[in-house]
Amino acid sequence: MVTADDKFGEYLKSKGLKFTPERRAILKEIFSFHEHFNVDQLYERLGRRISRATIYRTLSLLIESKLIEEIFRCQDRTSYEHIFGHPHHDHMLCIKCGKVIEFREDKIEKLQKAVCERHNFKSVEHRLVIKGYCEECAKNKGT
Amino acid sequence: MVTADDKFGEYLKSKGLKFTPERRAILKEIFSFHEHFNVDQLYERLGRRISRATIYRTLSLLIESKLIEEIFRCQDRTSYEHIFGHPHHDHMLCIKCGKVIEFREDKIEKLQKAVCERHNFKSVEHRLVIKGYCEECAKNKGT
DNA sequence: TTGCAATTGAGATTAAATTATAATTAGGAG
DNA sequence: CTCCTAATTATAATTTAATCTCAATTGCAA
Repeated sequence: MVTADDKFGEYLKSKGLKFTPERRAILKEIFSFHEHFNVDQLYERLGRRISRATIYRTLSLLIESKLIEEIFRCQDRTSYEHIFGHPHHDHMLCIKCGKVIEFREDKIEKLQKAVCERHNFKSVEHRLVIKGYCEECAKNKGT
Repeated sequence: MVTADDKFGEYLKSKGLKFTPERRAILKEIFSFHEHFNVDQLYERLGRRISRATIYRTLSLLIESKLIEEIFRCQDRTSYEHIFGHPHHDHMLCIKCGKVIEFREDKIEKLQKAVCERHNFKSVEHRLVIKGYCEECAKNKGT
């Protein structure tokens, strides 16, 4: 069974890059929880021991190697999530409490594919984000 | 027939704000062409006579009043388009030449609506962006 | 073990977007 | 039409995520 570690290691080797302790720690931390995260949260979770510069640089590599993906920007921050071992899905984002709801709708995927074919467009990635109010916040909207 | 001018004027009045020459000029410029635009392009189109600060502030008002919308960020810049008089549509973005292709797929819209209902999520806006290579750039990929 | 290119952290830098401020102005009241 | 005042403007300063610089350090292949 191929692990995220294996995949990243292989990617690094293929590019002549090193699997440093910092990169290992970042990768391990990201794959140790399931929520979405931004750079600041990751910096805190890592005990502020690894510089932001290194985190930014490592995230770029993780995106390159298809282990994680940017999902959206919220309040000027980029959010990421790991995609290794997770099938593609889309997101609903509550603009009040920040909650993220994931969903998968195969029919939408298929329709997107059809649209691309119709326009001879070679899709590399696609992202659907629905912003609004989650059930909880919609209820408490008046308060 | 209600024009964009009318709608913006009404919005401003309802908020006790003024319809200044700068705001008129920005609105007129935006609705005088059909492509997507970012702040810099707008600043240039306006002959650099209106400060960026004013442009940013006016764009916020135009978004508030539902005359324009942010569509995506590309190379650290936010792109906008006018939506008044245009039915909702989604976008394909060529990551090589920057071309934008608009498309509308009612079935996708309906499926999104169904997903929101299933999660009791009150949608305010949604955005689907497909990034990849346009027909032209896909052909010339090797060169 | 050695050598060197890759990597790191700290701090400087960049650039989009926002904000503070003082002068100016739109537009309603009279 | 004139007056008055809160809103608006431009300029310049500020904020802040992200990137870059560089000297010191280190992974790793030979």
